[in-house]
Amino acid sequence: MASALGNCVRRDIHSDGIPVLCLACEARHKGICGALQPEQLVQLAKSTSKRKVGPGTQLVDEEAVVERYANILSGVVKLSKTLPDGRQQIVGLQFAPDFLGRPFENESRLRADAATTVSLCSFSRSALERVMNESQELQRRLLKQTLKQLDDARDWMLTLGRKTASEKVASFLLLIARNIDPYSAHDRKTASFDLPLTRGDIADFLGLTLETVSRQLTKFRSEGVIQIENARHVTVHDLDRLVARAG
Amino acid sequence: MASALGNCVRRDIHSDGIPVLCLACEARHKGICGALQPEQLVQLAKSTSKRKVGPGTQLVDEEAVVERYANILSGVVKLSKTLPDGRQQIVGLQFAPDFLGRPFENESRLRADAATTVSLCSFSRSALERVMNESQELQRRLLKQTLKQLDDARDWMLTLGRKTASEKVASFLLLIARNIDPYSAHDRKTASFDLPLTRGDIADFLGLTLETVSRQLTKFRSEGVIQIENARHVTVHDLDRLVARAG
DNA sequence: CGATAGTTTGACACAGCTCAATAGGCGTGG
DNA sequence: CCACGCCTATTGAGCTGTGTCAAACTATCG
Repeated sequence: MASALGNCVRRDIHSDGIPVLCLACEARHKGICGALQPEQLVQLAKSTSKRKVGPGTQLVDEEAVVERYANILSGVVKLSKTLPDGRQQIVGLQFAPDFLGRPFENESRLRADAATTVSLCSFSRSALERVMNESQELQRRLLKQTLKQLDDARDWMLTLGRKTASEKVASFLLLIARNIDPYSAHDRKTASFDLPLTRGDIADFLGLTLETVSRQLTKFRSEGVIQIENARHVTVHDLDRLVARAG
Repeated sequence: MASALGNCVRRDIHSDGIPVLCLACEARHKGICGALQPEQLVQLAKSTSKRKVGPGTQLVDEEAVVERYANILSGVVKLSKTLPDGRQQIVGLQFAPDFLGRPFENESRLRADAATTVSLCSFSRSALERVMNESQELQRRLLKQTLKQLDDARDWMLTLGRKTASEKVASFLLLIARNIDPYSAHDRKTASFDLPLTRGDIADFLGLTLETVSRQLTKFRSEGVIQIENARHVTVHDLDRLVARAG
């Protein structure tokens, strides 16, 4: 869907020569593209293509050579690592309008999968690198996002290393509520959202088993902290109660 | 010791106007200062001071306002986070010539402590920011180091979430061997080093208890994988065997 | 309506935690 | 030089939270 091609760029449009592809794009505001001048957007858009993939689609293989980077326009992407014997750990979730890729390395050390339906705007590594050399502001944004991800990763290390199963699940629900639910931003007390991950995925994110995750969720439900419909839709009545349980 | 002042800068020295303070400094080669031109070094050196602190010294408090950044010249610094009830997790170890600080934020969300004797070269936040605006190359190095730290953090998430106690301890020994032992770089089979952390610290790094760490170490010793002297000095006879045990 | 994938629930086992006692290393002061 | 105290590390015994294995349940979809 919306398989726009890089070369469908109209310079004669009102908005100061911004490629049509980019006009309605969220990444142009909060994402890294916000750092770019119209001409640089045009430059980048030459190698750009959008695509939409279904849940479960593998986007990047662990240890694969990566030639294209992308912005996430919607959906949730999971980043994971695997031990030789198959044990898996999700090391990060990415939401729109995050940038997906590892500058300065051509091999990925992570696997990336679509957790939900995901739309992406991808562009070639070389195009990004070219623009990066010209734009101090782009580098700055990349640095900021990377620092943010490092903060998140370290927060999660505390969760993985020191929290109980119950606290882990509460922390996870909070993370999702804060990143997905459009309402919880306004009304700070309640939140309602679809879980983007299966129980198995949640377990891999929390360093638990799927059974333990399920038990903790039903415990929260029976205690009235959350409500669950169809196993996937969660309503949190009192976010503060969840915060208290997250440690 | 070596409490050199920022203003002891001699521009008439041979080496192209590089501050004396920086002449023998490792950070000028492998650290972020390597990105700077002599004039920029001079600029930064104006607010620079070196100091040496003992093991256990707190360098940065969690949630404190930070006005100075630093390069680590020698020693090991631990970065940690704490839960309200006191549970602690070490979220990273930093070695020379790492940069210590969080650009774009004036509050630290991490606590930093000297694990060993540490020497630091510190400079004001504002001075670094000024130089950063002028040096694309400095930003690039900062981005590179941050990406590296993010990779490390994610590797460790796999360790925390999915490895057994035994694998965790083996992973830790490998991490230290690779970062501290000067010899293991040449001779890939053996390594010998002082542990920079107490058993309690190691436990906080691995998400275990100090007793479990101790038991795993004695297990490795009795199996002949390592040798321990004075509880602190470790010799690894066959690094490959350790790698195998790290998962 | 059967098949498939995801989820819940139960019973039991065990890795790692807790609590407690002992041992070693090292500096200080008699 | 030994004795003492302090800190860190080791070792032991028992407990418990979470993992394992297995079965049943639910939702979705051709």
